[in-house]
Amino acid sequence: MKINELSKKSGVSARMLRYYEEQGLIRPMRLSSGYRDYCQNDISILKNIKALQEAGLTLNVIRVLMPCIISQPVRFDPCPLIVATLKDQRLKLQQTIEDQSRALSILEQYLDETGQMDIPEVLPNSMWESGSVAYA
DNA sequence: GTTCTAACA
DNA sequence: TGTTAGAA
Repeated sequence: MKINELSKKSGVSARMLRYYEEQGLIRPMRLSSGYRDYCQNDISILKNIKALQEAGLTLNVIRVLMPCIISQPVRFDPCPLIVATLKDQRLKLQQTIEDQSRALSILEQYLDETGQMDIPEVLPNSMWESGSVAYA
């Protein structure tokens, strides 16, 4: 199937499908016309990529993991590389959760200190983009 | 009309 | 990531 068809079936934009190929995640054949020709397996690969991304894995990590993925309902071949990579990812996630948790606490403390003044909860993005908000 | 590559927003 | 230009 050609790129647009796969895009509709997978929900992945044609732009991203080309990008995935550039990153070595999928290797579609080429028609004599030069158009990419995707197979059924590519759909499975795409589903796997989506599943892995939901675990916060980046394309770079997914790329090295790809060869160790058994089949669609994402399953890993328990090789040392996989275990090490997943544990590393777990550590990074725990770290960002901690960082954001601290950031949230600080923000809430600032809000408490302002004592609920008559300011809007949220400012329109346009105010920030136009630079109309004064920093002091 | 569709897809390709490259490049810009 | 989306979008667009110019070519096939």
